[in-house]
Amino acid sequence: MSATDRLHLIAASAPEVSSTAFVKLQPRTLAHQVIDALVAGAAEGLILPGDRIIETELALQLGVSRVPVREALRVLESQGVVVNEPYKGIRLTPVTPERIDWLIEVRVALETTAANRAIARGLNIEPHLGSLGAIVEDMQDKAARNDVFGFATADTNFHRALCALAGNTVLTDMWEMLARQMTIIFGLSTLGKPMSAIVEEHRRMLEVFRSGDPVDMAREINDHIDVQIHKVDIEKIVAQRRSQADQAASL
Amino acid sequence: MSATDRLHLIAASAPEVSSTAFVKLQPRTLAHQVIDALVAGAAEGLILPGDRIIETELALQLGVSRVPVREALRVLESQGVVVNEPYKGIRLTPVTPERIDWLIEVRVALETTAANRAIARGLNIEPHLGSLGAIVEDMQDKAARNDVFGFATADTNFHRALCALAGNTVLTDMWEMLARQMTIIFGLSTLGKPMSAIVEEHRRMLEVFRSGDPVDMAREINDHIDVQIHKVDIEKIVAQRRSQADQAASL
DNA sequence: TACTATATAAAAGTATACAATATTCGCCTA
DNA sequence: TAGGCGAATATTGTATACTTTTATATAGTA
Repeated sequence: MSATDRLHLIAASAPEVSSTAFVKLQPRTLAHQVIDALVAGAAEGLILPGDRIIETELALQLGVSRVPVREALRVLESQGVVVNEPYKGIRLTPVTPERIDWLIEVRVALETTAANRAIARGLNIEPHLGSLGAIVEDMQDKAARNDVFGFATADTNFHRALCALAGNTVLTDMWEMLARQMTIIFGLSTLGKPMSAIVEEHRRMLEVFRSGDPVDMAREINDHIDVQIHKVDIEKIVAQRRSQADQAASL
Repeated sequence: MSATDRLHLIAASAPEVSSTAFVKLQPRTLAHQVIDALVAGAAEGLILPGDRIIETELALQLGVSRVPVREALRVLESQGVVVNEPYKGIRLTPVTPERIDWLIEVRVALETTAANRAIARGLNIEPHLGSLGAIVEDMQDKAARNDVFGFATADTNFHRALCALAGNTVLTDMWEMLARQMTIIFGLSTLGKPMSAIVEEHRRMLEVFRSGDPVDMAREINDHIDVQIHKVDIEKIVAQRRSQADQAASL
Protein backbone atom coordinates (compact mmCIF):
# COMPACT_ATOMS: atom_id res chain seq x y z
CA MET A 1 0.00 0.00 0.00
CA SER A 2 1.49 3.29 -1.03
CA ALA A 3 1.79 6.34 1.13
CA THR A 4 -0.98 8.27 -0.47
CA ASP A 5 -3.63 5.56 -0.41
CA ARG A 6 -6.92 6.29 1.23
CA LEU A 7 -6.64 10.02 0.84
CA HIS A 8 -9.85 11.71 -0.11
CA LEU A 9 -11.07 15.15 -0.99
CA ILE A 10 -12.82 16.52 2.01
CA ALA A 11 -16.03 18.43 1.55
CA ALA A 12 -15.74 22.17 1.71
CA SER A 13 -16.17 23.00 5.35
CA ALA A 14 -19.27 25.09 5.92
CA PRO A 15 -18.25 28.72 6.28
CA GLU A 16 -18.84 29.92 9.80
CA VAL A 17 -21.79 32.20 10.26
CA SER A 18 -20.87 35.59 11.57
CA SER A 19 -23.39 37.51 13.58
CA THR A 20 -22.47 40.85 12.06
CA ALA A 21 -22.19 40.19 8.34
CA PHE A 22 -22.33 37.59 5.63
CA VAL A 23 -19.15 35.80 4.87
CA LYS A 24 -18.25 36.27 1.27
CA LEU A 25 -18.45 32.76 -0.08
CA GLN A 26 -15.53 31.93 -2.27
CA PRO A 27 -15.55 29.09 -4.75
CA ARG A 28 -13.09 26.51 -3.53
CA THR A 29 -10.95 25.34 -6.39
CA LEU A 30 -9.75 21.78 -6.61
CA ALA A 31 -6.24 22.93 -5.86
CA HIS A 32 -7.34 24.25 -2.47
CA GLN A 33 -9.21 21.05 -1.72
CA VAL A 34 -6.16 19.02 -2.61
CA ILE A 35 -4.13 21.09 -0.17
CA ASP A 36 -6.59 20.39 2.61
CA ALA A 37 -6.75 16.72 1.77
CA LEU A 38 -3.00 16.40 1.83
CA VAL A 39 -2.56 18.25 5.09
CA ALA A 40 -5.37 16.27 6.65
CA GLY A 41 -3.88 13.04 5.39
CA ALA A 42 -0.50 13.99 6.76
CA ALA A 43 -2.01 14.90 10.12
CA GLU A 44 -3.74 11.53 10.23
CA GLY A 45 -0.49 9.81 9.54
CA LEU A 46 -1.53 8.45 6.15
CA ILE A 47 1.62 10.06 4.84
CA LEU A 48 4.68 10.25 7.01
CA PRO A 49 7.46 12.82 6.96
CA GLY A 50 9.96 11.86 4.31
CA ASP A 51 7.44 9.87 2.29
CA ARG A 52 7.46 10.30 -1.44
CA ILE A 53 4.36 11.88 -2.94
CA ILE A 54 3.70 10.93 -6.54
CA GLU A 55 1.57 13.34 -8.53
CA THR A 56 -0.02 10.74 -10.76
CA GLU A 57 -0.90 8.50 -7.87
CA LEU A 58 -2.29 11.30 -5.76
CA ALA A 59 -4.33 12.63 -8.67
CA LEU A 60 -5.77 9.19 -9.26
CA GLN A 61 -6.73 8.69 -5.64
CA LEU A 62 -8.31 12.09 -5.31
CA GLY A 63 -10.10 11.69 -8.59
CA VAL A 64 -8.73 14.83 -10.20
CA SER A 65 -6.20 15.53 -12.90
CA ARG A 66 -2.57 16.26 -12.27
CA VAL A 67 -2.88 20.01 -12.78
CA PRO A 68 -4.66 20.95 -9.53
CA VAL A 69 -2.47 18.44 -7.72
CA ARG A 70 0.64 20.13 -9.04
CA GLU A 71 -0.65 23.53 -8.04
CA ALA A 72 -1.39 22.29 -4.55
CA LEU A 73 2.06 20.77 -4.23
CA ARG A 74 3.70 23.97 -5.40
CA VAL A 75 1.87 25.93 -2.73
CA LEU A 76 2.77 23.42 -0.06
CA GLU A 77 6.34 23.51 -1.25
CA SER A 78 6.52 27.27 -0.89
CA GLN A 79 5.09 26.86 2.60
CA GLY A 80 7.60 24.24 3.61
CA VAL A 81 5.15 21.38 4.02
CA VAL A 82 6.73 19.38 1.23
CA VAL A 83 10.15 19.51 -0.37
CA ASN A 84 10.68 19.24 -4.09
CA GLU A 85 13.63 18.36 -6.26
CA PRO A 86 12.88 19.11 -9.91
CA TYR A 87 12.48 15.96 -12.01
CA LYS A 88 13.15 13.85 -8.96
CA GLY A 89 10.14 14.05 -6.80
CA ILE A 90 8.27 15.55 -3.91
CA ARG A 91 8.43 14.37 -0.33
CA LEU A 92 6.64 15.33 2.83
CA THR A 93 9.18 17.50 4.62
CA PRO A 94 11.19 15.34 7.01
CA VAL A 95 10.63 16.25 10.63
CA THR A 96 13.73 16.64 12.74
CA PRO A 97 14.03 17.90 16.32
CA GLU A 98 15.95 20.80 14.84
CA ARG A 99 13.09 21.70 12.51
CA ILE A 100 10.62 21.56 15.38
CA ASP A 101 12.81 23.99 17.28
CA TRP A 102 12.81 26.29 14.28
CA LEU A 103 9.05 26.16 13.89
CA ILE A 104 8.55 26.87 17.57
CA GLU A 105 11.00 29.74 17.56
CA VAL A 106 9.17 31.47 14.74
CA ARG A 107 5.77 30.71 16.15
CA VAL A 108 6.68 32.16 19.52
CA ALA A 109 8.00 35.26 17.79
CA LEU A 110 4.81 35.72 15.79
CA GLU A 111 2.43 35.04 18.65
CA THR A 112 4.31 37.29 21.01
CA THR A 113 4.22 40.07 18.48
CA ALA A 114 0.53 39.48 17.88
CA ALA A 115 -0.36 39.49 21.56
CA ASN A 116 1.59 42.64 22.24
CA ARG A 117 0.02 44.34 19.28
CA ALA A 118 -3.42 43.32 20.49
CA ILE A 119 -2.60 44.79 23.88
CA ALA A 120 -1.27 47.95 22.25
CA ARG A 121 -4.57 48.23 20.40
CA GLY A 122 -6.36 47.93 23.72
CA LEU A 123 -8.13 44.74 22.75
CA ASN A 124 -7.40 42.85 25.93
CA ILE A 125 -10.94 43.65 27.09
CA GLU A 126 -14.43 42.32 26.57
CA PRO A 127 -15.86 40.92 24.42
CA HIS A 128 -12.56 39.48 23.24
CA LEU A 129 -11.56 38.04 26.60
CA GLY A 130 -14.92 36.31 26.71
CA SER A 131 -14.43 34.79 23.28
CA LEU A 132 -11.03 33.47 24.22
CA GLY A 133 -12.40 32.22 27.52
CA ALA A 134 -15.13 30.35 25.69
CA ILE A 135 -12.51 28.54 23.65
CA VAL A 136 -10.68 27.56 26.82
CA GLU A 137 -13.95 26.19 28.20
CA ASP A 138 -14.33 24.23 24.99
CA MET A 139 -10.86 22.83 25.50
CA GLN A 140 -11.78 21.84 29.03
CA ASP A 141 -14.89 20.13 27.71
CA LYS A 142 -12.99 18.21 25.04
CA ALA A 143 -10.37 17.23 27.59
CA ALA A 144 -13.08 15.85 29.88
CA ARG A 145 -14.44 13.73 27.03
CA ASN A 146 -10.91 12.68 26.12
CA ASP A 147 -11.52 13.98 22.60
CA VAL A 148 -7.91 14.42 21.52
CA PHE A 149 -8.65 15.72 18.04
CA GLY A 150 -11.27 18.18 19.28
CA PHE A 151 -8.88 19.31 21.98
CA ALA A 152 -6.11 19.98 19.51
CA THR A 153 -8.51 21.88 17.29
CA ALA A 154 -9.68 24.04 20.17
CA ASP A 155 -6.09 24.67 21.17
CA THR A 156 -5.29 25.83 17.66
CA ASN A 157 -8.40 27.99 17.64
CA PHE A 158 -7.31 29.74 20.81
CA HIS A 159 -3.99 30.76 19.37
CA ARG A 160 -5.57 31.67 16.06
CA ALA A 161 -8.06 33.92 17.81
CA LEU A 162 -5.30 35.54 19.80
CA CYS A 163 -3.30 36.25 16.65
CA ALA A 164 -6.37 37.60 14.91
CA LEU A 165 -6.69 40.33 17.54
CA ALA A 166 -3.51 41.90 16.20
CA GLY A 167 -5.41 42.68 13.02
CA ASN A 168 -2.32 41.96 10.95
CA THR A 169 -3.21 39.67 8.06
CA VAL A 170 0.40 39.27 7.01
CA LEU A 171 1.12 37.90 10.45
CA THR A 172 -1.94 35.65 10.58
CA ASP A 173 -1.19 34.25 7.13
CA MET A 174 2.29 33.30 8.24
CA TRP A 175 0.95 31.90 11.46
CA GLU A 176 -1.40 29.67 9.49
CA MET A 177 1.53 28.24 7.58
CA LEU A 178 3.25 27.31 10.81
CA ALA A 179 0.03 25.97 12.27
CA ARG A 180 -0.35 23.63 9.32
CA GLN A 181 3.08 22.19 9.80
CA MET A 182 2.63 21.86 13.52
CA THR A 183 -0.71 20.16 13.00
CA ILE A 184 1.07 17.52 11.00
CA ILE A 185 3.72 17.08 13.66
CA PHE A 186 1.28 17.01 16.56
CA GLY A 187 -0.76 14.47 14.67
CA LEU A 188 2.19 12.14 14.93
CA SER A 189 2.78 12.29 18.61
CA THR A 190 0.76 12.36 21.72
CA LEU A 191 1.08 15.59 23.62
CA GLY A 192 3.98 16.06 25.97
CA LYS A 193 1.81 16.84 28.96
CA PRO A 194 -1.72 16.07 30.19
CA MET A 195 -4.59 17.98 28.67
CA SER A 196 -5.72 19.37 31.99
CA ALA A 197 -2.34 21.04 32.45
CA ILE A 198 -2.59 22.59 29.01
CA VAL A 199 -6.04 23.95 29.76
CA GLU A 200 -4.62 25.51 32.90
CA GLU A 201 -1.80 27.10 30.93
CA HIS A 202 -4.27 28.69 28.58
CA ARG A 203 -6.22 30.11 31.51
CA ARG A 204 -3.03 31.63 32.79
CA MET A 205 -2.09 33.03 29.38
CA LEU A 206 -5.51 34.62 29.16
CA GLU A 207 -5.08 36.17 32.59
CA VAL A 208 -1.71 37.63 31.68
CA PHE A 209 -3.19 38.90 28.44
CA ARG A 210 -5.88 40.68 30.44
CA SER A 211 -3.28 42.25 32.69
CA GLY A 212 -1.60 43.60 29.58
CA ASP A 213 2.07 43.30 30.45
CA PRO A 214 4.03 42.67 27.26
CA VAL A 215 7.04 41.12 28.96
CA ASP A 216 4.96 38.72 31.02
CA MET A 217 2.99 37.86 27.93
CA ALA A 218 6.14 37.04 25.99
CA ARG A 219 7.38 34.78 28.77
CA GLU A 220 4.03 33.06 29.13
CA ILE A 221 3.73 32.30 25.43
CA ASN A 222 7.28 31.10 25.23
CA ASP A 223 6.90 28.74 28.18
CA HIS A 224 3.61 27.46 26.89
CA ILE A 225 4.59 26.64 23.34
CA ASP A 226 8.18 25.80 23.98
CA VAL A 227 7.70 22.88 26.30
CA GLN A 228 4.79 21.42 24.40
CA ILE A 229 6.65 18.92 22.29
CA HIS A 230 10.31 19.37 23.01
CA LYS A 231 10.84 16.27 25.02
CA VAL A 232 9.28 13.92 22.52
CA ASP A 233 11.61 11.93 20.33
CA ILE A 234 9.90 12.66 17.06
CA GLU A 235 12.20 10.64 14.86
CA LYS A 236 11.62 7.53 16.89
CA ILE A 237 7.89 8.04 16.59
CA VAL A 238 8.09 8.43 12.83
CA ALA A 239 10.16 5.28 12.59
CA GLN A 240 7.59 3.40 14.65
CA ARG A 241 4.74 4.68 12.54
CA ARG A 242 6.54 3.70 9.42
CA SER A 243 7.14 0.17 10.56
CA GLN A 244 3.48 -0.04 11.53
CA ALA A 245 2.47 1.17 8.09
CA ASP A 246 4.84 -1.27 6.41
CA GLN A 247 3.47 -4.09 8.47
CA ALA A 248 -0.07 -3.19 7.49
CA ALA A 249 1.00 -3.01 3.87
CA SER A 250 2.47 -6.47 3.88
CA LEU A 251 -0.78 -8.10 4.97
CA MET B 1 -0.02 48.69 -23.39
CA SER B 2 -1.08 46.14 -20.87
CA ALA B 3 0.37 45.74 -17.44
CA THR B 4 2.42 42.67 -18.18
CA ASP B 5 4.07 43.87 -21.34
CA ARG B 6 7.82 43.77 -21.57
CA LEU B 7 8.22 41.11 -18.95
CA HIS B 8 10.86 38.60 -19.75
CA LEU B 9 12.28 35.43 -18.29
CA ILE B 10 15.51 36.30 -16.55
CA ALA B 11 18.46 33.99 -16.83
CA ALA B 12 19.14 31.71 -13.92
CA SER B 13 21.37 33.65 -11.59
CA ALA B 14 24.72 31.94 -11.13
CA PRO B 15 24.75 30.01 -7.87
CA GLU B 16 27.13 31.56 -5.41
CA VAL B 17 30.33 29.68 -4.84
CA SER B 18 30.85 28.50 -1.31
CA SER B 19 34.36 28.03 -0.05
CA THR B 20 33.54 24.92 1.94
CA ALA B 21 31.43 22.80 -0.39
CA PHE B 22 29.79 22.61 -3.76
CA VAL B 23 26.34 24.07 -4.04
CA LYS B 24 23.96 21.45 -5.26
CA LEU B 25 22.84 22.82 -8.57
CA GLN B 26 19.14 22.51 -8.99
CA PRO B 27 17.41 22.61 -12.35
CA ARG B 28 15.28 25.71 -12.44
CA THR B 29 11.82 24.92 -13.68
CA LEU B 30 9.90 27.39 -15.76
CA ALA B 31 7.57 28.00 -12.85
CA HIS B 32 10.44 29.32 -10.75
CA GLN B 33 11.63 31.50 -13.57
CA VAL B 34 8.16 32.91 -14.00
CA ILE B 35 8.10 33.78 -10.31
CA ASP B 36 11.36 35.67 -10.62
CA ALA B 37 10.24 37.42 -13.77
CA LEU B 38 7.01 38.55 -12.15
CA VAL B 39 8.64 39.79 -8.97
CA ALA B 40 11.33 41.56 -10.98
CA GLY B 41 8.69 43.11 -13.23
CA ALA B 42 6.74 44.27 -10.23
CA ALA B 43 9.84 45.75 -8.63
CA GLU B 44 10.58 47.62 -11.84
CA GLY B 45 7.09 49.02 -11.86
CA LEU B 46 6.01 47.21 -15.02
CA ILE B 47 3.10 45.94 -13.01
CA LEU B 48 1.61 48.13 -10.32
CA PRO B 49 -0.16 47.06 -7.14
CA GLY B 50 -3.79 46.36 -7.92
CA ASP B 51 -3.09 45.63 -11.58
CA ARG B 52 -4.82 42.69 -13.12
CA ILE B 53 -2.59 39.83 -14.21
CA ILE B 54 -3.97 37.70 -17.00
CA GLU B 55 -2.57 34.22 -17.28
CA THR B 56 -2.91 33.95 -21.03
CA GLU B 57 -1.27 37.27 -21.64
CA LEU B 58 1.58 36.61 -19.23
CA ALA B 59 2.19 33.17 -20.71
CA LEU B 60 2.31 34.66 -24.17
CA GLN B 61 4.77 37.36 -23.20
CA LEU B 62 7.05 34.99 -21.37
CA GLY B 63 6.85 32.49 -24.18
CA VAL B 64 5.65 29.61 -22.05
CA SER B 65 2.39 27.79 -21.62
CA ARG B 66 -0.17 28.62 -19.00
CA VAL B 67 0.72 25.73 -16.71
CA PRO B 68 3.99 27.06 -15.29
CA VAL B 69 2.43 30.51 -15.14
CA ARG B 70 -0.42 29.16 -13.06
CA GLU B 71 1.92 27.36 -10.74
CA ALA B 72 3.94 30.53 -10.27
CA LEU B 73 0.83 32.53 -9.54
CA ARG B 74 -0.35 29.98 -7.00
CA VAL B 75 2.93 30.22 -5.17
CA LEU B 76 2.90 34.00 -5.23
CA GLU B 77 -0.68 33.92 -4.03
CA SER B 78 0.22 31.79 -1.04
CA GLN B 79 3.00 34.25 -0.31
CA GLY B 80 0.76 37.26 -0.48
CA VAL B 81 2.36 38.83 -3.55
CA VAL B 82 -0.78 38.47 -5.63
CA VAL B 83 -4.41 38.07 -4.66
CA ASN B 84 -6.70 35.68 -6.44
CA GLU B 85 -10.45 35.37 -6.60
CA PRO B 86 -11.46 32.12 -8.27
CA TYR B 87 -13.03 32.65 -11.68
CA LYS B 88 -12.57 36.38 -11.31
CA GLY B 89 -8.93 37.10 -11.69
CA ILE B 90 -5.54 37.65 -10.19
CA ARG B 91 -4.16 41.02 -9.17
CA LEU B 92 -0.89 42.24 -7.78
CA THR B 93 -1.66 42.72 -4.10
CA PRO B 94 -2.71 46.33 -3.52
CA VAL B 95 -0.29 48.22 -1.32
CA THR B 96 -1.83 50.21 1.47
CA PRO B 97 -0.09 52.04 4.31
CA GLU B 98 -1.76 49.51 6.59
CA ARG B 99 -0.24 46.61 4.71
CA ILE B 100 3.19 48.20 4.87
CA ASP B 101 2.80 48.49 8.63
CA TRP B 102 1.90 44.82 8.78
CA LEU B 103 4.87 43.76 6.71
CA ILE B 104 7.22 45.86 8.81
CA GLU B 105 5.81 44.54 12.06
CA VAL B 106 6.41 40.95 11.03
CA ARG B 107 9.78 41.70 9.55
CA VAL B 108 10.96 43.40 12.72
CA ALA B 109 9.74 40.44 14.73
CA LEU B 110 11.59 37.97 12.55
CA GLU B 111 14.82 39.91 12.32
CA THR B 112 14.88 40.61 16.03
CA THR B 113 14.38 36.94 16.74
CA ALA B 114 17.08 36.03 14.26
CA ALA B 115 19.59 38.50 15.66
CA ASN B 116 18.99 37.40 19.22
CA ARG B 117 19.30 33.78 18.24
CA ALA B 118 22.57 34.53 16.44
CA ILE B 119 23.83 36.22 19.58
CA ALA B 120 22.66 33.31 21.69
CA ARG B 121 24.65 31.02 19.41
CA GLY B 122 27.66 33.19 19.99
CA LEU B 123 27.97 34.15 16.33
CA ASN B 124 28.43 37.87 16.89
CA ILE B 125 32.14 37.38 16.37
CA GLU B 126 34.55 37.04 13.45
CA PRO B 127 34.43 36.05 10.70
CA HIS B 128 30.70 36.90 10.65
CA LEU B 129 31.15 40.50 11.73
CA GLY B 130 33.64 40.92 8.92
CA SER B 131 31.23 39.54 6.34
CA LEU B 132 28.49 41.87 7.49
CA GLY B 133 30.94 44.74 7.56
CA ALA B 134 31.93 44.01 3.97
CA ILE B 135 28.32 44.30 2.92
CA VAL B 136 28.06 47.66 4.64
CA GLU B 137 31.18 48.79 2.77
CA ASP B 138 29.50 47.66 -0.42
CA MET B 139 26.49 49.74 0.48
CA GLN B 140 28.73 52.72 1.05
CA ASP B 141 30.33 52.15 -2.34
CA LYS B 142 26.99 51.90 -4.12
CA ALA B 143 25.78 54.99 -2.32
CA ALA B 144 28.84 56.90 -3.51
CA ARG B 145 28.12 55.89 -7.10
CA ASN B 146 24.46 56.74 -6.61
CA ASP B 147 23.59 53.21 -7.69
CA VAL B 148 20.13 52.97 -6.19
CA PHE B 149 19.40 49.44 -7.31
CA GLY B 150 22.76 48.13 -6.17
CA PHE B 151 22.33 49.92 -2.88
CA ALA B 152 18.94 48.34 -2.27
CA THR B 153 20.36 44.94 -3.14
CA ALA B 154 23.22 45.36 -0.72
CA ASP B 155 20.81 46.52 1.97
CA THR B 156 18.73 43.39 1.45
CA ASN B 157 21.85 41.25 1.53
CA PHE B 158 22.87 42.68 4.88
CA HIS B 159 19.61 41.74 6.50
CA ARG B 160 19.56 38.37 4.76
CA ALA B 161 23.04 37.61 6.06
CA LEU B 162 22.03 38.66 9.55
CA CYS B 163 18.99 36.36 9.47
CA ALA B 164 21.07 33.51 8.11
CA LEU B 165 23.23 33.57 11.25
CA ALA B 166 20.27 32.32 13.24
CA GLY B 167 20.54 29.06 11.32
CA ASN B 168 16.77 28.74 11.24
CA THR B 169 15.60 27.94 7.73
CA VAL B 170 11.95 28.27 8.66
CA LEU B 171 12.66 31.82 9.70
CA THR B 172 14.79 32.65 6.68
CA ASP B 173 12.18 31.25 4.30
CA MET B 174 9.55 33.47 5.83
CA TRP B 175 11.90 36.40 5.78
CA GLU B 176 12.44 35.87 2.05
CA MET B 177 8.71 36.09 1.48
CA LEU B 178 8.57 39.43 3.22
CA ALA B 179 11.68 40.61 1.44
CA ARG B 180 10.06 39.92 -1.92
CA GLN B 181 7.06 41.99 -1.07
CA MET B 182 9.14 44.79 0.32
CA THR B 183 11.33 44.75 -2.77
CA ILE B 184 8.24 45.43 -4.82
CA ILE B 185 7.18 48.25 -2.54
CA PHE B 186 10.62 49.83 -2.31
CA GLY B 187 10.85 49.63 -6.07
CA LEU B 188 7.95 52.04 -6.23
CA SER B 189 9.24 54.76 -4.02
CA THR B 190 12.45 56.49 -3.39
CA LEU B 191 13.83 55.85 0.05
CA GLY B 192 12.59 57.95 2.90
CA LYS B 193 16.05 59.06 3.92
CA PRO B 194 19.42 59.63 2.27
CA MET B 195 21.57 56.62 1.53
CA SER B 196 24.45 57.88 3.64
CA ALA B 197 22.19 57.91 6.70
CA ILE B 198 21.12 54.35 5.99
CA VAL B 199 24.71 53.21 5.71
CA GLU B 200 25.38 54.82 9.08
CA GLU B 201 22.41 52.99 10.60
CA HIS B 202 23.77 49.69 9.41
CA ARG B 203 27.13 50.47 10.95
CA ARG B 204 25.39 51.13 14.23
CA MET B 205 23.31 47.96 14.01
CA LEU B 206 26.45 45.98 13.41
CA GLU B 207 28.10 47.56 16.45
CA VAL B 208 25.14 46.73 18.66
CA PHE B 209 25.15 43.22 17.28
CA ARG B 210 28.79 42.90 18.27
CA SER B 211 28.02 44.13 21.78
CA GLY B 212 25.42 41.37 22.01
CA ASP B 213 22.68 43.06 23.99
CA PRO B 214 19.35 41.58 22.88
CA VAL B 215 17.25 44.51 24.04
CA ASP B 216 19.44 47.10 22.33
CA MET B 217 19.44 44.95 19.23
CA ALA B 218 15.65 44.81 19.17
CA ARG B 219 15.39 48.57 19.50
CA GLU B 220 18.00 49.17 16.84
CA ILE B 221 16.31 46.91 14.31
CA ASN B 222 12.93 48.36 15.04
CA ASP B 223 14.12 51.94 14.61
CA HIS B 224 15.99 51.09 11.46
CA ILE B 225 13.27 49.26 9.58
CA ASP B 226 10.35 51.12 11.01
CA VAL B 227 11.21 54.58 9.82
CA GLN B 228 12.42 53.49 6.43
CA ILE B 229 9.28 54.00 4.44
CA HIS B 230 6.64 55.08 6.88
CA LYS B 231 6.45 58.68 5.89
CA VAL B 232 5.99 58.03 2.20
CA ASP B 233 2.49 58.29 0.82
CA ILE B 234 2.57 55.05 -1.09
CA GLU B 235 -0.92 55.28 -2.52
CA LYS B 236 -0.17 58.64 -4.05
CA ILE B 237 2.96 57.23 -5.63
CA VAL B 238 1.07 54.30 -7.10
CA ALA B 239 -1.53 56.66 -8.53
CA GLN B 240 1.22 58.78 -10.09
CA ARG B 241 2.92 55.77 -11.57
CA ARG B 242 -0.35 54.55 -12.95
CA SER B 243 -1.13 57.81 -14.65
CA GLN B 244 2.39 57.81 -16.11
CA ALA B 245 1.85 54.30 -17.42
CA ASP B 246 -1.53 55.21 -18.86
CA GLN B 247 -0.05 58.23 -20.53
CA ALA B 248 2.66 56.12 -22.09
CA ALA B 249 0.05 53.64 -23.23
CA SER B 250 -2.02 56.26 -25.02
CA LEU B 251 0.87 57.37 -27.20
C1' DT C 1 33.08 -10.92 -10.06
C1' DA C 2 32.79 -6.15 -10.55
C1' DC C 3 32.16 -2.30 -13.23
C1' DT C 4 30.31 0.30 -17.10
C1' DA C 5 27.21 1.24 -20.70
C1' DT C 6 22.89 1.02 -22.77
C1' DA C 7 18.03 0.35 -22.95
C1' DT C 8 13.69 0.63 -20.72
C1' DA C 9 10.32 2.43 -17.61
C1' DA C 10 8.55 5.72 -14.40
C1' DA C 11 7.54 10.25 -13.10
C1' DA C 12 7.96 15.13 -13.39
C1' DG C 13 7.85 19.18 -16.61
C1' DT C 14 5.34 21.34 -20.31
C1' DA C 15 1.94 22.25 -23.97
C1' DT C 16 -2.52 22.05 -25.96
C1' DA C 17 -7.44 21.44 -25.79
C1' DC C 18 -11.86 21.65 -23.48
C1' DA C 19 -15.31 23.09 -19.78
C1' DA C 20 -17.13 26.26 -16.42
C1' DT C 21 -17.69 30.75 -14.73
C1' DA C 22 -17.86 35.74 -14.76
C1' DT C 23 -18.08 40.12 -16.99
C1' DT C 24 -19.72 43.15 -20.57
C1' DC C 25 -22.65 45.16 -23.64
C1' DG C 26 -26.75 45.45 -26.23
C1' DC C 27 -31.63 45.03 -26.27
C1' DC C 28 -36.02 44.92 -24.53
C1' DT C 29 -39.56 46.40 -21.39
C1' DA C 30 -41.85 49.21 -18.07
C1' DT D 1 -35.01 56.86 -19.79
C1' DA D 2 -33.81 53.58 -16.30
C1' DG D 3 -33.45 49.03 -15.04
C1' DG D 4 -33.21 44.25 -15.79
C1' DC D 5 -32.62 40.24 -18.72
C1' DG D 6 -29.73 37.58 -21.87
C1' DA D 7 -26.41 36.47 -25.36
C1' DA D 8 -21.52 37.02 -26.52
C1' DT D 9 -16.91 37.29 -25.03
C1' DA D 10 -13.07 36.96 -22.03
C1' DT D 11 -10.72 34.50 -18.54
C1' DT D 12 -10.05 31.11 -15.26
C1' DG D 13 -10.47 26.05 -13.94
C1' DT D 14 -9.60 21.34 -15.41
C1' DA D 15 -8.34 17.36 -18.27
C1' DT D 16 -5.61 15.01 -21.67
C1' DA D 17 -1.56 14.41 -24.46
C1' DC D 18 3.33 14.94 -25.25
C1' DT D 19 8.46 15.80 -23.90
C1' DT D 20 12.29 15.63 -20.95
C1' DT D 21 14.67 13.93 -17.21
C1' DT D 22 15.91 10.52 -13.83
C1' DA D 23 16.16 5.93 -12.01
C1' DT D 24 16.47 0.99 -12.62
C1' DA D 25 17.52 -3.16 -14.65
C1' DT D 26 19.98 -5.87 -17.85
C1' DA D 27 23.68 -7.15 -20.70
C1' DG D 28 28.40 -6.88 -21.99
C1' DT D 29 33.36 -6.50 -20.97
C1' DA D 30 37.62 -6.39 -18.28
